[in-house]
Amino acid sequence: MNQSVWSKAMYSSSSVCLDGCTADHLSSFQPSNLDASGVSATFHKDGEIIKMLPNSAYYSSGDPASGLICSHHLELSSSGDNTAGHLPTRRLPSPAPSSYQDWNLSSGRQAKRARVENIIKGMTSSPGLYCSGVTAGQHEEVDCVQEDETVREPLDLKHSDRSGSGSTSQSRATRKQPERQQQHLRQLRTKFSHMDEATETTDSRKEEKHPTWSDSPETSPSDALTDAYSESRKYQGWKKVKLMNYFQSKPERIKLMADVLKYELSRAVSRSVDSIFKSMPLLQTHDVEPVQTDMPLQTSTCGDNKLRLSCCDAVEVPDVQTEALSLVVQKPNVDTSSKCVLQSRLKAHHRPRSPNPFSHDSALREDQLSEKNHRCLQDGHSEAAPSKFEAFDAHWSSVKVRAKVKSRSVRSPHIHTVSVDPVLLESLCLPHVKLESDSLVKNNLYMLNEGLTTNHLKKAKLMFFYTRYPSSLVLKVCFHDVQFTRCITSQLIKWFSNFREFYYIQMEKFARHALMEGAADGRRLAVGRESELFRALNMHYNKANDFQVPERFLEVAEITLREFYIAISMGKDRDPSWKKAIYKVICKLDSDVPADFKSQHTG
DNA sequence: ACGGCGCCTG
DNA sequence: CAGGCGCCGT
Repeated sequence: MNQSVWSKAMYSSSSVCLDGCTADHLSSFQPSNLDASGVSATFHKDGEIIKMLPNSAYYSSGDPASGLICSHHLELSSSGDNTAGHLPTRRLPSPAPSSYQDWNLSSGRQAKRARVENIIKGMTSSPGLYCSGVTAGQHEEVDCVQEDETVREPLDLKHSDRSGSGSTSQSRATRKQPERQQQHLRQLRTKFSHMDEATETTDSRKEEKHPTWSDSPETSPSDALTDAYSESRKYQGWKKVKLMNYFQSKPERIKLMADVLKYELSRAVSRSVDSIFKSMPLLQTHDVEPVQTDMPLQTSTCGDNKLRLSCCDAVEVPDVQTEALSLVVQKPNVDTSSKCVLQSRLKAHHRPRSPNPFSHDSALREDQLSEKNHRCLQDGHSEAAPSKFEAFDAHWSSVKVRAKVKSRSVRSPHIHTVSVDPVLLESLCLPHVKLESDSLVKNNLYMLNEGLTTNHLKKAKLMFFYTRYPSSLVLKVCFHDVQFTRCITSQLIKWFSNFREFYYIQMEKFARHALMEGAADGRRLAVGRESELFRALNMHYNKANDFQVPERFLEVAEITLREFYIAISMGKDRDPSWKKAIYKVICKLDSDVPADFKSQHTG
């Protein structure tokens, strides 16, 4: 049993799932060995202190079949310090097998989910609930009972024994009751054999269906969900262990109970999270029919100030944010009134073709138009004899290989996704921000836009024609229909960073091409609407070609191109930071964003 | 420490 | 397009 039998450990901020650990390893787990933020944990294994970090996989290459005993869910309380610093610490390697990659793909969402779970746990339990934890050697019966009652109570009302009033405190006081323990174990068994899997979400399945060894039997998803508890045990190789032996000794039984209880807590928290996610039907349908579902929220927006539940009203957000509040722009009153008008028009919804390029209608047309335009552009230009630039373009592409990636992209409003209150997301982005339970409910009422959509992206691209370096204020003004959080702000800033990146790459590419062509004349450096450079930029920022690019952008593009041309021709590109001087020039050429961008709704 | 930016990578 | 990282200014 000394052989390392780690299969894998997934660790989020809220839980540690150790598959294939031996009981000895896990019994050495010290709940107190958690740092205050709950982002890492240490425990004792084979004489070493294993430090576990979030978003990492831990496992050894040992034989998966050997020594597999159980799977532990070690729920981490949020208090305690890492007190084991004096022992050698080893961070286990993470060779990232395929299963890990699969998990990692959704790690972002799981991390968010884990933080939600943390919040809920913070509401439903208090730190230090686990008292002596699962330290088997020190485990006493009383501890287990105590933990049992304390943990179950707030989370599982359905199955709790609530026959008598005040039984809760009473049961805590009543410590040594073996019969009670047995009864409880029976209840747990019954419970796990009747788990209602219908409420399970895909995510929670992923979380609870532990990554397994390759020799695990192939099981269909539905099969795997018939009994999550026993099934997961099967996955860990419980069949190979004499199950009955496990119940022979009392310490083992106690450990199993602790196991079961922690698992139950994990499930309960997971369900709580699910219920929160599911308790927002408006948010879920909001994506599909933005205009329609806005209406119930909007009905009294203009008439009654006290009932401002509009999802476009950023002014009436009192105290829903803690840290990011300073980022919320105070909108002028004019905005509110104009929004009422806009919303009224939206309610009427009788605009056959909206002039607003960010409207839902135009978004729907975008695909067709872009496809048509793309074909048109290709027909008009590319079908002719390949220009010299295209040859250069191919060369440039070979020089600057920038792999096209599958776009993770922003959530499309047409995709039915589980939506979260942006304020909640804010808290997810700021794990140290704890939301009170009542404010959590309040946040739902003041929910604005759930996040940035593809239409927001489209709008941002069009804004780029005016401003390459938008200030945070401009972003907030132009995207006032989203609840501004740090995450949203960062995302918008990142978008423009990406836009600039593409912009400058194109500039450098065309400047080098012009230089190679030996075109020192200014005419060739001119950027007109028919120029290759402009068409490349237009295809990127205005794919649907339904937006009239301002003339100023052409001027700025021309200046940029010349700056690049001059710099390259002067050999400044030998300096690694030669572009910075150009950036400094270009950033001063930003224009004001038209009022339409500030007043119109993106969605 | 934090935010913003640019570069690199996937 | 997003994440990570390093740099820089505040």
